[in-house]
This record gives sequence, structure tokens and C-alpha cells, in this order.
Amino acid sequence: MDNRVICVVGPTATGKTKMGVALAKRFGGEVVSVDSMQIYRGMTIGTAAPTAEEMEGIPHHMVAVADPAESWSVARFTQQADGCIQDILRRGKRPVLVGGTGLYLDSILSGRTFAAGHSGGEVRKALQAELAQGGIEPLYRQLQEIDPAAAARLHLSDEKRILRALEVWRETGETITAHDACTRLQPPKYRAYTIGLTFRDRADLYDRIDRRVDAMVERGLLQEVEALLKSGLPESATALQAIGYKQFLSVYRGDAAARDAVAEVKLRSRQYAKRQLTWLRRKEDIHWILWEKTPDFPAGLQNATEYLLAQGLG
RNA sequence: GCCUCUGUAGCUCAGUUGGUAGAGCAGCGGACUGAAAAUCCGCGUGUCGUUGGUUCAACUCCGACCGGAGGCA
Repeated sequence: MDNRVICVVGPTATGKTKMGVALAKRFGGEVVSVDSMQIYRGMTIGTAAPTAEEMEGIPHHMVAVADPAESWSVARFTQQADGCIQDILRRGKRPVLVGGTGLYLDSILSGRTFAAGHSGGEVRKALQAELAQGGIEPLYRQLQEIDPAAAARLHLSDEKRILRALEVWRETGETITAHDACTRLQPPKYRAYTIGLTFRDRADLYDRIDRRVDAMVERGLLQEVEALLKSGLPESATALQAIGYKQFLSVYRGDAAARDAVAEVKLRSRQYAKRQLTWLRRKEDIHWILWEKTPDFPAGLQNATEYLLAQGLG
């Protein structure tokens, strides 16, 4: 079966949504969002999730499919997104994977599997209790015993990953290092043709992000947060860790001024964009489109289209 | 006009009895395999307001000037 997919990647606020829709139109595709936060319902404004209007009639998958109270994970996301992709290909359409969550996208494309265990599980709870009791060092020593390679790779401060490595061992009897080595041997599941979007000058990207945050606030980010909380969403929900939501939660509670929250959201968004760029930089098979201060979208689309046609898609 | 305080990294500030400076945040770079918009690691980027003086040596002591804050007129 044809396993070729189009991908649109890039840091936040670079026009991935628009490009994805345009390419889906041109190449007979359907969009699969690859975004860890756009999956939650009721979080359209703050995650800049595509609106019905922005979708322009193109089917979108993995947007607003989850209850914000649920805790999703790479594994769960990957599995469900993969189902969507399979279905699209079966119907003879071209999947267009659009998104900023690098780990999720890479996991889907590579067909990676994940070892057992999850954040709400018994083993994880036990480990967290041990961490609270005796600190990270005893746990780190355990890891050195059972999986020296993982211990060497992880910094003592990286509690999250130390816990996860121990969890895999306790849950399956196999080390996370062994599991990863094994799943890495698998050939990639999909053949990806990737368009990368970013600005030539980082300052322009940051500018764009700042303005988009202002726009989110104008459109009612605070009200969106309010609605989520009034619907009974616990403040500890993973969904509320999303940039924008976290800060406006404080505003809603009266712990922070809106002004300060806006500045904080801009800052976190810029730092997030930087991390996204770091993730993407090591990938070599991306066809980059570098926007000038004012992006020329038609020219960018033309560029992307020509590249994809030259690759034999069409 | 006079008096007091103040001027050190992009920002907020530390700097002991003189030996050309260091924290946090920001920034930059990196990692990332079941929380990933999460989490973690590394890097100091400097005309110490300016200008004279004392000294082997001045961010540090003295003078003048410039900027800021407050007080008295």
C-alpha cells in the first residue's frame, strides 16, 4: 500500500494550519493534526486549533477529540492518529500531518512502540511515593543496577525519565534501553515528505508570536479558561499545563494580573518555539520555507507544491 | 539652588579591609521513546555612568561632571 504522507512542521505561529489545508486541497488529502494540546475539546483559542472556517471543508482528524479531563500520552495519541492515517490511505487519500509536537510526529512516522506503563498506573504511583519518601538518589541507584545505560544517559535531576525507566523495568521485566533498541530497528512505517515553516530571522518569529498571543487574549482566552473550569475540569488536568491556559488560570483565580499573564504567555511561547526549532534542526529531510518578516503565503505554497510534485506526489 | 541616596550583564541586583567582577531571570546552544505547549542539561554575553586624581594596582578611596530617585527650599 502507498505509505507516503505529507508533513507540515515548524515552530508555533508560522502558518502550519493554513499550509496544511492548502496542501490537502492540492494533493487530495485530509489533515491529521499532530499536536498534544489541540486534541482537547474547548481549547480552540489558546491552542490556535483550526476553526471550521479555517478547515475550508477539508476533513481534520485528531482535533478536539478528547475530554480535557483525560490524560493523554504519546502512546495513546500515536495509536489513534495512526488509525486515522491508515483509514485515509485506505480510502485513497493523502494524509497531511500538520503539527508542532515533534515527539508525536516522529513516533507516528517511525511506527515506534512504547513499553508498558503510564502516568496514572499503580507502578508509577508507587515510584512517586518512593520519590517523595527518600528522594531521587535511591531510585537513581536502582536504575544504575538494572539499566546502567539509561542511568548514564540520564541526569540525576531528570526525575521524570528516571521514574519512567524504572517503571518499564518493574512493569515488564525489560529495560527501557532494551525496548528502545529493539523498536529502533523497525524500518519507518511511513514515507514522509516534509515541509518546514519558519522565519528567516528569529526576531520576526518572536514578533509574530507576541502578536498572536495578543489576538488570543482579544478573542477570549480568559473566557475559554473560565468555561473549562466551570465545566468541572480539575485544575490539575494535563490540558491546563498548556501555555496560555496555565497562566490565565492564575488570572481567573485572582493570583495574577492579566497584564503579567500576557507577558508570561508570550515568553513561554517564544521559549517553546525555540525548543521546537531545536527538535527540528537535527532532522535532515525537511524542505524548509523561510518566511520574511511578512510571509508571502502564495509564494510559499507554490514552493511547497513544486517540491512535492518533484518528489513524485500528485 | 542645597542636601541625601543611587548609577555594575538585556532586566533586578550582589561585590567583604583596593588585586580588572557574579547570582537570579532573560538570551543562546543541546537533549528528548507512555505528562512533550511537559521535563532536563550546558554556556556569562560587561568601556563596573563619564572624566581627572591618589596608588605598584581603583568597581572599591578622593574631586568634578552627567543621569535617576527622594527631601529641604
